[in-house]
Amino acid sequence: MSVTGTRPAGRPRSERAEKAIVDATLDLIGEGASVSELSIEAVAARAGVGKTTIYRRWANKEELVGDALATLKAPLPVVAGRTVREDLVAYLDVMRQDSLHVRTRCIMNIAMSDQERHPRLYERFHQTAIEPRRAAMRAVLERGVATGELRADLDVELAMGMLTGTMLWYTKAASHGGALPSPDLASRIVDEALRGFRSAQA
Amino acid sequence: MSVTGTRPAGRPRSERAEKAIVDATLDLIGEGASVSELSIEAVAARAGVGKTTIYRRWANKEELVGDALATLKAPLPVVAGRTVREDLVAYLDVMRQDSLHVRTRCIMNIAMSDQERHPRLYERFHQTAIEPRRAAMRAVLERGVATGELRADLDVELAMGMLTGTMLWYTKAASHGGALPSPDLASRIVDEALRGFRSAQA
DNA sequence: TAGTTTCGCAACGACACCGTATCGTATGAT
DNA sequence: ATCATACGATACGGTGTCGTTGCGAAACTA
Repeated sequence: MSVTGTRPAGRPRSERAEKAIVDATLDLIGEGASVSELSIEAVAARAGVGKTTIYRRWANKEELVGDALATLKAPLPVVAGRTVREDLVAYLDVMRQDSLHVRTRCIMNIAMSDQERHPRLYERFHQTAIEPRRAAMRAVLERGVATGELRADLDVELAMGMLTGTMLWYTKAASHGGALPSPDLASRIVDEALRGFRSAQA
Repeated sequence: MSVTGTRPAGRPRSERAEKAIVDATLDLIGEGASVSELSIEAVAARAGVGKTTIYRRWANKEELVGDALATLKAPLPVVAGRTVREDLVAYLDVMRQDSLHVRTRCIMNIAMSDQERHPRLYERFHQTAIEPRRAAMRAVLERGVATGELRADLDVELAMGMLTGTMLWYTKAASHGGALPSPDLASRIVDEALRGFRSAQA
């Protein structure tokens, strides 16, 4: 251990290997493997590393998955107070785009998976990857209610559930047969929903 | 083989065992096991039978799961032309109730699972358990459009996605923390959605 | 009764995976 | 150069599961 702040003697940890491990983990989950199903052997093989390399960094699978998922802080689009419609479309379209890429599809797969078997993992994931998105969407809807564009009696939680649930339905349950969600799906959902959300004056 | 139509000599197949096997399969899936994760060993243990008893009836796991899921033809409520709202609430409430029981929760779990690994199984399930429900809901919405209660330009597929997706969101993704969907969830969803679906004359 | 079929249980060889240990080689610092 | 640490590959004992086989007992027919 050097006292001058330089790196200790010995071979340094390979950042390439660490990234490959994290990527392999997310890929396998994005491809459909549940956390229970995911195996360290498969991650190691996919990443092109030895199992010991994984175990030198993470004590167990749950720790690895937790760290891998923590990298998924998908940046929310910057929507500095445009119209409610545009902001909702932007947020909802992030979900659609996530579904198109195997790595970010993890978000959807984990959100819809059984949380009972890995409650701590799920909670951590929920705080980092799901709640920020919901908070942003909620803020937009509440802004719409405050400005009078949306009904004063709008159930904001239900509205969010409708937007999110519909996109999930289309990207996950209704995607059998390999059909991709169309690029205008987010706007179609938002427009349909806003018909009921808007106040009579709008 | 007797020519008089009486049963052949030998111990008869146990219907109790067969039912126990099917029930165990549905229970394990309802509890969160994916088709991939499900093991014959676990089914046998849960059902209190020997593995050979399972293999005497089914060649492999996929065949067993297929037959087990085929028993899930949940009867649709008889809704002989009441109001669109009432009919939609009735159908949507079947989903909510399904989510409360471990055995019928299979429908939701399978519908939201990755279909790529078991395409034939999924397709068979889709035809027997999902499509009849969608057809019934579609008929109600189309009736509403035909009578003028709903907008002539209503996107019926999107409307269905909104109703179904929202209920799924609440019963599956939003159910972390053990919160049960409230008994009035179906009517709240339908009422919120109908605000936008209804035609201006309604 | 004998004969037949099914039952649950146990065992089997094969395979996959876990977490650990070992090893020769690679990659750095000194 | 030596020393230290990390690497991938391999092996290991253990666990779990698969699909199959064998067996004594159970449940039936004739």
